[in-house]
Amino acid sequence: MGIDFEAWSELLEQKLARNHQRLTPQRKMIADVLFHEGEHKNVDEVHQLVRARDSSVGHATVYRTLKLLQELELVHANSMVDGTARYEVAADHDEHHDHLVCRTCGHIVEFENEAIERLQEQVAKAHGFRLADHRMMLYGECLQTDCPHDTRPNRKAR
Amino acid sequence: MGIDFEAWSELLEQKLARNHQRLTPQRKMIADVLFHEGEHKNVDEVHQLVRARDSSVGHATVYRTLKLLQELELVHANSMVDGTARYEVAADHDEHHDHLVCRTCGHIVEFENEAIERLQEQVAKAHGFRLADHRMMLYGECLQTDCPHDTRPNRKAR
DNA sequence: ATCTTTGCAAATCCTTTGCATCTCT
DNA sequence: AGAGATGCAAAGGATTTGCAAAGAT
Repeated sequence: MGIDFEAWSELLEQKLARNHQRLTPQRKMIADVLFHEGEHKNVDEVHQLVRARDSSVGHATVYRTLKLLQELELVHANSMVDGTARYEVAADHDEHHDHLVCRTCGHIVEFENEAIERLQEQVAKAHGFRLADHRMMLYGECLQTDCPHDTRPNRKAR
Repeated sequence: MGIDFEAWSELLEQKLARNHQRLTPQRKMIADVLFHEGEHKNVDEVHQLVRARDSSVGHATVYRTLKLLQELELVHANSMVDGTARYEVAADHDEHHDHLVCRTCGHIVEFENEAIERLQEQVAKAHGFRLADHRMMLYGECLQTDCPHDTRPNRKAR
């Protein structure tokens, strides 16, 4: 994507230091998991991956850390896939990418489209809004060779 | 919008009858509130409005009815504003309208934009998806005369 | 010493469910 | 009577919070 782990975790350390906060082992693990084990994971999934490394980490810590990372604008949350908050690493293209979700297998593709962005601006302006952000999800069926093998680790009827 | 209350509630009655279900006073009130007292209300807001007419209506009934209307495809839900499910009357333009939300006052504007829709189709196709649906929210500040007087009946820090 | 962070458990918020009661046919 | 609906209270799932213990500076 846009940023490498080194740069991103240094950013994290800096932002924490600025607020007299610490980059603890737990936080480091959570950040690492989020960055390396794949994005769009929810708290529970992150928690399980973290516990695989250190089973003593509590779920409140995962909640708190993910919320913290969000406040530091190092990750973004969205809850449009299955009702749980899912996180992704924030990068510079952040405000400008959207998601394509396969309803069968849960696979998520990110994309950017400048033409759509421009039209969004126009629409907002036409309605007297100053556009600050947006969220767009396209839902469908992906026609990948490995779909429809639903591999979502934590799906349930919704 | 697209449909008038007569047509819509007749549709409701028909769909219910088809499943041996009844258009009870509670359901009628809930449907009426949703249609006439403004859309994008969440369960709690609908419940309060209904209780203003009949204080004996329970919240489970509101939940059940809204879910029922959803299953009958007479309303659509989305939970992108504040985490609670918000409902709107389903009409024929349904799959083709999106929302502009003011972050200050919570005001929601609906809009349609065919050019964006076409681009969405293109994007999906380019990634090997068959597009079934989409959800798009634009967030900003509306510059209306009555903003920023936050009038959301049920807001809270999130 | 002081301030931050953690893990645990309890609390909260939104939503769903079980069940006895009530309503309509 | 029999099926569907309702209200209430209890149950659920996701997230947050209070607090005492642990860790860092």
